[in-house]
Amino acid sequence: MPRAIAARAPLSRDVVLTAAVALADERGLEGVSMRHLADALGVVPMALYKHVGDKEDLLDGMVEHLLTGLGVGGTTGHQADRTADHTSKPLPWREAVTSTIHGVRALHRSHPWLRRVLETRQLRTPAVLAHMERLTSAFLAAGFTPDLTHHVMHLLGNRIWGFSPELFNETGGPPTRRSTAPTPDPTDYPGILAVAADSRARRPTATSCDEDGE
Amino acid sequence: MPRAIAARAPLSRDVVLTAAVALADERGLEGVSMRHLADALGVVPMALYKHVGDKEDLLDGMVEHLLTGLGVGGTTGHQADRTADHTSKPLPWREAVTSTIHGVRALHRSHPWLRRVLETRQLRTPAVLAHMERLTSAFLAAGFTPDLTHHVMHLLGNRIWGFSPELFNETGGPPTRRSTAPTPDPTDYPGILAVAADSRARRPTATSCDEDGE
DNA sequence: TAGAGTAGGTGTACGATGTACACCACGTCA
DNA sequence: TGACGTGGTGTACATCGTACACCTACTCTA
Repeated sequence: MPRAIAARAPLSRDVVLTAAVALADERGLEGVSMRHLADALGVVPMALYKHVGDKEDLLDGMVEHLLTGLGVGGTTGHQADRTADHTSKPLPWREAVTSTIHGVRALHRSHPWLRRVLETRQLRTPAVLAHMERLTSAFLAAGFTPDLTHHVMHLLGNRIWGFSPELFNETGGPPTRRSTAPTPDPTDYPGILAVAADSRARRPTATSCDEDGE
Repeated sequence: MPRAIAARAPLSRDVVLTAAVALADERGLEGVSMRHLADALGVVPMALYKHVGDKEDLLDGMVEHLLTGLGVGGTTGHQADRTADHTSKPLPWREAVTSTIHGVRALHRSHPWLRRVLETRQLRTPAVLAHMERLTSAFLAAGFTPDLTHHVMHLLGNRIWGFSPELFNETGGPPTRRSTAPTPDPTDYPGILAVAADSRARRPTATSCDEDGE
């Protein structure tokens, strides 16, 4: 029986990613090897490479997958307030920020491995940038200066991701890694750009913010 | 020639750790495999296991190594102020804190890989605890309540390590990993204990601090 | 001075991992 | 009818961490 007639789901990047997330959820991050993932999908390991580039890309994809879900569905269901200032709430930006933040927190709760993955990533995928953009623009809209926003993002780093990666780092370098995922368009993230530009402008000195203003 | 008379340095945990740090510095963290490290030391891979337990222990050791150096030498040279309040400086604790913090920052600058290692570690080795103790006790000495100190530690997480690990997490469980490193004594870290106890006492609810007080 | 014990280094071997490469089955379109 | 692209297969390899058995020197004691 050569492979049996094989009525198996067609397999796609999304299917792979979903399976990977599920696998990570139940067996932990170490359980996610190409081989394990492969035979969780009833497939030979190399088949995955038609959909994910390499393992790094797989990990990127998993984060992307989760974050994307957050963006559209969200925990509480409402997008960050591009829906504008139609209401009389005194602090709409505050609400937007906390809602977004609670979203990631929820993710961390249901996917404990997420943290470790985020930590090891040079996150610049669309969903990641969208997440940052959501927050950044909320601050800017609230009238914060780019510089202040930058600082706030750092201070809140902890809350933003559940920990604090080095946001806005300059090493955007050439994409050495091959990836089957789509590449992001800079113009989609005006808030981030504004802050980044501002920060780049005033930085002959320090590596990051330098003093602490507790 | 059976091994040549072999006039090689005797090899010890410290030697191994130093070599590992050096190797990480010049070839990056991925360059640090037992095999590479071994022949950087002119030795067969298995020889290392007489000094480090396993690779996790090696990594732990590297952090320990660096942090220990920080404790005694420090960047600016002065220990956190157990030297008490003999001076009239208005904010001795503040100085102690920033000095300690600048210490780690310097470490990160010269050992970029340190961050990634710290992130993956359940750090409970003596030097790590000493570092936290130094800060915690500085805050407590300044009159902060344990609870407030806990919050401050979280908020400063970013600055404390260069990023924010989950401090004080409860999962201290049994030492499943074998290690040749010495085990820490709880009574050496009164400040940490105070904060931890206080926090444990008031926590039927959340997983961590829950609200943000920007 | 003989003998035991131990610390430190060697050698071989195994299972797991990521992935390169060549191949094949199919559907679609010229 | 044939070319071709898409998706899955199979084999193979280098690298990794490390278990296990061994050997060699040294030191300590009888």
